Amino acid sequence: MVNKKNHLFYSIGDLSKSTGTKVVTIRYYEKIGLLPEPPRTEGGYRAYTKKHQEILFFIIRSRALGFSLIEIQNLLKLSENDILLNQDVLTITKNHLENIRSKISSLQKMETSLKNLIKECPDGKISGCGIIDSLNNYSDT
Amino acid sequence: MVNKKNHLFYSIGDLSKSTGTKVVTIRYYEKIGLLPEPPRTEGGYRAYTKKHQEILFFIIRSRALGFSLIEIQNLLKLSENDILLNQDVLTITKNHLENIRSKISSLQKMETSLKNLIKECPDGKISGCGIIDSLNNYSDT
DNA sequence: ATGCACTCTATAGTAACTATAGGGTCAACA
DNA sequence: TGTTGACCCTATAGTTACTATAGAGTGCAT
Repeated sequence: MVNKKNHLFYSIGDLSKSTGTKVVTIRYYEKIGLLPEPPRTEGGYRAYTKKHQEILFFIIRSRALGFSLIEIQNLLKLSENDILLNQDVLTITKNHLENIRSKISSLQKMETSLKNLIKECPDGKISGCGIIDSLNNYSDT
Repeated sequence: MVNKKNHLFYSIGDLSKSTGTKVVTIRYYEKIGLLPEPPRTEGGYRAYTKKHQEILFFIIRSRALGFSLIEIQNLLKLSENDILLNQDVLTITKNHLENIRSKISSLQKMETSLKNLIKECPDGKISGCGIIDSLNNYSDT
């Protein structure tokens, strides 16, 4: 894809392939203001630059670390303002780490409970599986 | 709350307080078919019975174990049909446990990465924090 | 000139709720 | 008896991070 000034551009499909992000998702990121609006061709097609690709990669890596899109938006702002605000980046990251740790711990509690429920209801058995009962927790006397 | 036949009923507010579930959430569970529609008073108020309360407790305990509302719907159906279908309950529960385990493991990977990013960017420092850079992953040569 | 892959916008659907608007009900108190 | 205030009703839209669909236009090759 090449524009009037003979610069190299990416179509949205190109960007999609090179980053592994779906076309609709790229448009969605633009819509919510995460990815800057690219220039358009005469026909109205989006014409992305290398810079857009870099930002998209940033988004992808941050998502892989579990950051929310709003957190990523903040990180992107900070990365523009640079140097002085690194303290904020650190804060965001630390908060995020705390969230992840508390998610892990509540999932681990679930894991333990489920393991115990299953243990009391071995594979071969057909009746007497306690899962439903222990969810019901009937004091049905 | 008392109806024509002098039976005891719960208003939605009573049920809300006794189960710790928000009023809107109770109505939502009814709307999606999780909680059966209760009879109504003359004025159109919902009049819940003990049975409704038990089902709601079942839902709450299942949610605490991380089951989705659709899974809970299935569990409720099975608990009606009783005995022969316990095998299905076991299957649902085992699948769910597997999902939880894979969530835990991906969160743990995130945790490790974040910990490392933070370690390279100690508290007192203002510049040179690598979090943004490593997300950018610039080969900016 | 026509076919095909690609792109465009706009809208609705997903999960599990929460929030809001605009109204009706009911028991008690003056 | 009137009215206040707490409670209840329905319907609709918003939340997160997308995905799916409809209906239409673009661009390149044959």
